[in-house]
Amino acid sequence: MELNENELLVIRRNKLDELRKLGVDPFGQKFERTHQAKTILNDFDPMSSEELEQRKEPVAVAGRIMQKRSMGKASFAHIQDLSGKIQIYVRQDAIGDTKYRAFDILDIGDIVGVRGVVFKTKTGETSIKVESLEVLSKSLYPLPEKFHGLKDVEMRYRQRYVDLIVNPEVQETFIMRSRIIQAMRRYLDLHGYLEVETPTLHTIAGGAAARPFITHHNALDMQLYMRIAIELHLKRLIVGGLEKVYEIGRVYRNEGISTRHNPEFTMIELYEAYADYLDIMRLTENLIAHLAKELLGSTEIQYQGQSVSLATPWRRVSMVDAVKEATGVDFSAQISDEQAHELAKQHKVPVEKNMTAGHILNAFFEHFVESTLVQPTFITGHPVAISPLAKKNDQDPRFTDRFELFIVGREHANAFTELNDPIDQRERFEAQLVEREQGNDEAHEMDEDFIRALEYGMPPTGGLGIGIDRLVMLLTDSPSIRDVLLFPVMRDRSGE
RNA sequence: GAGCCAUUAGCUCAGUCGGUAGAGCACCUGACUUUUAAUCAGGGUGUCGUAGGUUCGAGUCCUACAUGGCUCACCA
Repeated sequence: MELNENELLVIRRNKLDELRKLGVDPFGQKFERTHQAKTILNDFDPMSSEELEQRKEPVAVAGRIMQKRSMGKASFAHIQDLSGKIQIYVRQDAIGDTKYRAFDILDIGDIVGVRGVVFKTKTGETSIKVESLEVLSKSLYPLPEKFHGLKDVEMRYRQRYVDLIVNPEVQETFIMRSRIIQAMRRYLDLHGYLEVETPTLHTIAGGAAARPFITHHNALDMQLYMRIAIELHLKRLIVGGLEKVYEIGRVYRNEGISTRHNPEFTMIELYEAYADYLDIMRLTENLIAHLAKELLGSTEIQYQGQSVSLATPWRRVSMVDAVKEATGVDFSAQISDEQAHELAKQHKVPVEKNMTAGHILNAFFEHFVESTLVQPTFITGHPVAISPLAKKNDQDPRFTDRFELFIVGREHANAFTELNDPIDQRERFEAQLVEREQGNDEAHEMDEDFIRALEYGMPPTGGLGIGIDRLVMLLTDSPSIRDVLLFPVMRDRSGE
């Protein structure tokens, strides 16, 4: 703890003792508040100085000292609570010599509760004339500078509490995140969907193509995986007759970290019996447009300088057509795997040896199309090879009844008509096992219990997954996923 | 995993050609009973990310490492 030698920290610890000598507990008790900073401003800003003088409106507020200006026997300070800041005016003759001395040695960052009356200063700022003051928590660590705030991104993420104290827009982002999820729940509950909770510890990491985190249960001496998707459990509930279910929850993928990826992230998955992917498409655009309208007041939004219109309906285009439009290559023709590899070579699309024509179509899409889809676009008709859980298209069994939603060049949702044929499902899993043997360690594992569930009979079902973090990024104009995660994953710095 | 960039006081940042560490805010001492980035007078508080190397001399040049950011890869 070499930091203890730092003069600034020593001074603050010394102040603890001085407060105690003055009979002031530096870590006080519960404080009964009558107002928040903002409610005082809302209620009393419209009143004149004279009116306030007459009313002598008593208030009690608490918050962190963010600025302090002492003029000897009187001081001004701004204290901050969740709602905002309010100025307090502290006079020695109002609170007494001892208390004033205690206030005098308080630092920026200390938390106080004050009681007093509302008044206006001569410059017209609605403030509190303090009659009594309590120290609720002495801070022992100095806050970042008042004017520039905290910029160091590493410290902002590692010590988010400091970021939240000094950067008001950070608080706003996370409050917005909460509201987005809240509004989403309300919307789905209103439309008759049942929120459920399923395990995050899985014996088989299924429902998506990703490397899982592996863990171990001691009492059962059993390997477990952190879930990479919610999908297979929710579909079991559809088999069970719950008909319209959703879960909002954390999933974990042992993959790289970037401005768009965090090892743990929040998804909503939703399943609706007797529906198909086209129903889900309408639900998806209506839901997201509703969120924008309700929370931002408009479907026209700005993301990192780009204008995005979330007004429905959204553009729909098949993956085959999107690739044809971008490259002239028509994957709707019967293309053998060898021909597909030849095309990839011609167009300089990086591919793996064992990829099929379906995989290569997807590679073309990702290479030439994905990043160009700024306005919301539903890409439909994914090849079977990359869609092991989706139902095949009736007309063309090479493709599935599936869509992915792209906005600002990023995938925001994935949905399909669920494969409910257990025999087909088994074959798909077996094809995945072949991929796995060929070295794709993200290929899906066999899940016998899931197949058995399908064998009991699952109605035709539409399913949806939305990455909540990316949606929050979009709606809060945040450039990095870390800006919408309170505590993003960071490398351990042991010794601190 | 690869490439590029960054790391200097509590915070935000300067630091020239390699010549012995700077500013603002914060903090400390004093003055001040309507200030508001309060003001006035005084005070610099530092393992220049870490470890080596080159050099008479390194914050500055070189190497490795650490942490972070961005881009790419993987993926959602």
